[in-house]
Amino acid sequence: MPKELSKTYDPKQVEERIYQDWMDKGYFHAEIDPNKEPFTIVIPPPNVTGQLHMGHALDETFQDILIRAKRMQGYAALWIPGTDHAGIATQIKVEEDLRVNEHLTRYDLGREEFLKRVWAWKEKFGGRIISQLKKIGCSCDWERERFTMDEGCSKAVKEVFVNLYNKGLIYQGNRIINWCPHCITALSDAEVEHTEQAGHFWHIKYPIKDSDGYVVIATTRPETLFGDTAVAVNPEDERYRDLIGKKLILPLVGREIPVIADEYVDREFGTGCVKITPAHDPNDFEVGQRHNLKQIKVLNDDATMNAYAGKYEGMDRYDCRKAMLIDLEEQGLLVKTEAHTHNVGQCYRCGTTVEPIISRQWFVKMKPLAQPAIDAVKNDETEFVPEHFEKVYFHWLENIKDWCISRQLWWGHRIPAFYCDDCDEIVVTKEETAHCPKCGKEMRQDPDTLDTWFSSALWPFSTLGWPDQTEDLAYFYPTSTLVTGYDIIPFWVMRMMFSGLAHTGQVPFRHVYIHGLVRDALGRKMSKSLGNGIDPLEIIDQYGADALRFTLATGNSPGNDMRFSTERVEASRNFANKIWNASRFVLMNLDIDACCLPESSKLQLEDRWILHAYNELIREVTENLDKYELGIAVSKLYDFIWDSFCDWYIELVKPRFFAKDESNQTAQQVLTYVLSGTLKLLHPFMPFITEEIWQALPHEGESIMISAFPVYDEALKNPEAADQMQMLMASIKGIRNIRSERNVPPSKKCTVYIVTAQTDIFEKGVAFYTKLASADRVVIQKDKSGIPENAVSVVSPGAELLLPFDELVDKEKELDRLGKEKKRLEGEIKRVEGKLSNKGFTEKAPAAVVEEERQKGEKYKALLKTFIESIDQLIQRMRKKERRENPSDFRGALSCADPFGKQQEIRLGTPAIQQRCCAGRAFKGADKGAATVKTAALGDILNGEVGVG
RNA sequence: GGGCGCUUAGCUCAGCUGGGAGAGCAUCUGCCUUACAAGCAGAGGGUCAUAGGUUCGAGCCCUAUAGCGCCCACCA
Repeated sequence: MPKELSKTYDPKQVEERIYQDWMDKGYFHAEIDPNKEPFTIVIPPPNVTGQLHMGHALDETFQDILIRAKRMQGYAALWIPGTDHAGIATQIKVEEDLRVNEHLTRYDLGREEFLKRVWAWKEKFGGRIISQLKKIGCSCDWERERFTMDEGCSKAVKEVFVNLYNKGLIYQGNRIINWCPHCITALSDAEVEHTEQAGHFWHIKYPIKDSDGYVVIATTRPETLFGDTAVAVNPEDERYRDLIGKKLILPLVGREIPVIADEYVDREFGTGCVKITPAHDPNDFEVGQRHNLKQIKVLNDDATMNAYAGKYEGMDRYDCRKAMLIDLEEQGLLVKTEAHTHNVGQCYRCGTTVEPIISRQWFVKMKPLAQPAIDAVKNDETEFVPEHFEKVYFHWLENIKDWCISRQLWWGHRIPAFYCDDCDEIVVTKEETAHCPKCGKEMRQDPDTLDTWFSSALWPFSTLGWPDQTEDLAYFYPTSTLVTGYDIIPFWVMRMMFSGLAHTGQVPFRHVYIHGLVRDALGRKMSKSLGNGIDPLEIIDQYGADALRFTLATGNSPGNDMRFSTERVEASRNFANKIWNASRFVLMNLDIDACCLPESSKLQLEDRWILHAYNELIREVTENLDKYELGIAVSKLYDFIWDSFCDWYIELVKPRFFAKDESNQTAQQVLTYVLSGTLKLLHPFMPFITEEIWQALPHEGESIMISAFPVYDEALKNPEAADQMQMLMASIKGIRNIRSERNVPPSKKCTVYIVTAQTDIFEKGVAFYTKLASADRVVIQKDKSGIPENAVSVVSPGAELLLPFDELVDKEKELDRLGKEKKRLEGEIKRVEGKLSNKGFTEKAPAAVVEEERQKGEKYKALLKTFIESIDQLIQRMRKKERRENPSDFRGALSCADPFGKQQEIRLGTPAIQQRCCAGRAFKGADKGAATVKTAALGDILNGEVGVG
């Protein structure tokens, strides 16, 4: 690659080529290496339903950052990629596709044909997702790419199912489950989302048999009335005590149902009478069990009414509701309709309101599995980052109910259970087919499939070869870190935990790094229905993958949501460009071909400073990566590169480059060393641009991505150089500040006089003032002799800098400025002294903190002294000058300069001075504009804004 | 009804175990200074939601309050 780089960084010319090169060289592939420690991440497999969104990009970026850093740090870093078959989600998509394009349903095609279509879909979209991951720069081991329904994963699923079944931890049961009438399947509790909805409370009369009386029940789902098999009251409820045991006539149906007593009924709520529908409500189900009630299911699978609804049979549940309410009203049985907001469960995939329905399904018995998963986190075998998400995790596991795992879907792992139609036998086996142990007849496999999350739960070990005891499994498992969003802790994290513990005896991962969601610029969740989603691929296309990754990693702390806006990506793109140009500068001036440090005697102050700062950067980046504080790590890099390296170091060494002497060589070496090392530190975050530049710099090795991550080096530590540079930089900033305040253009050069006791330090910075502070001459001395009187003073740590640009100095303003600065300093000193004189502070605060305050105090006092001197001198000069101009007016004023301490009358020369001294409150008791003033002593001269003193 | 999180500059957000408030964007001023105008230099702008408390010292710890957001929950 040529040393001449283009003026702006163009990711399009770089990314694809570099990624291909990494692939060709096989850098992504991880091997078992007994000399290395393993570091493993399994990707949260994206669904094959569509394409990657910004949430994936965030998740994937974090994983790639961790993996790349660990790889460079010498670990056997393995990142296993893959995709998820996503049972419901994918089936819905394909059915939708079928409906829109071919006007067919899956039933028209039949199971086998339909599954062929889904596999074709999987090939298409699964492939697309993989190529998208590559665009982001993900360094996954593609040789190990997996799919949740591939052979190995399927084997693991069967193994687990059979094991748990044999242990009695998987069972089939008739229970109330969540039914989605649109997807026509059962759902687990986690797959139901609850939203508050405005509904109604219908109060309906249930006549008492052989009586004129009736009870009123209140319900939100009147259509379930057809399945009522009792009405329950609280046994303690005086109002209904006499009714217990009596019969009621079920309206519209005429069936008799008993009044029963059950603790479950809340006397205060509603009417105190509850209709019991054991087949359509989980509580009623339990009441029904206690009282041996019949379970009458009134809904079909698609939520239309069945024969139990009588004349309403075949109607949709909501149409039925309307119709029957009209009928009840006509019969005078509808007492009132009350507005009522309540939580309604909806299918997490299609949004349809789910029905609690009694159904025969497969369940995992959770309690025995949950406990080890709770213990493992309590014992820190697995740690959450940030820690507080452990609470969410515990809450789920501690309140867990049995997991409904069967789905009435076609797309998914077929349940490995077989039935004999003749003998009622059930066989659960890993085999493809089974024969009845009683009659020998070929058995019929359960038509249902498993919850998608059943296979996801095994992902950390099924991808490593389990149930076979492979070498990979032994080496790479347990995995190191799981990176995922907080929204899937209950779906996935928890289930992997108990599965890992149950089947491998080990936790599946050591750390769970939880991140938040990516929202749009307005803070809304990105969603298709809102149309506010931003396609990561479009962003990459426009700004580059590095800019996207940098944006996602920046300004983000673990567990918190982030807002995404293109303005932020632009800032990242600009940063990439900044690095590009800094490197371009380095390369343009480079005539060395190795990247090593010169011997330390050749290092100049700025070299030692930047090396010290770089060394600190290594420490900070490493520490923050270890803590998963990626946002902090990346901002440290940003600050170092933009501020320390570009704005200071490069500018500082420019004079040396132009000088073409030996120090030029040294500067090149340091520049190359620091840039090259910084690129390595940045590589996990911005892999492409760092590789491109690193290749152009003198380097050893094939690629930055397999180079060694920089390590903190005690030898580079140099706080002394850092302090000295701080002093020089502060003085440069001081000069710039003054010049800018006065609108002195950079083209207007001037001499800089530096008055300092530490001349040796400031000597080292002579060239800096020329380059960075528009000086044309620098004079360093210990006192102020020979410095033009009309100089502006800049007081800075360790020195006073004087800039004589006479005609530009407004002395009044100058006095004003110095006065303000002085006042501020005095405030500081007062604060520090207050603190130091407080015994509570000096006795209780740590010694280091007290010492720090003491030093600050000293520093401020030294600065104040300089200020007072320079203010004094300025005033002297002004008096002299005015005296020269108006000798007669100034006689009196002059006299105040000498015998301070005695009361005397002072005549205040010109009107200008009168204004200043009186109106400006220089003298106590002076009237505004007075020509003379009596003063007692120096102490009477106030430290006002004018600051005579 | 429980639980969790958030509230810091105009906007988006950092702020690690308590030791004098930061960045990016936006605004204003001056600069095309031979890496970069996607840039350089400088400036303004905050009672750290409110009220108490602990402490020598609180953006940070404790308590309460308010607003926003999220999660969980069978009140028919």
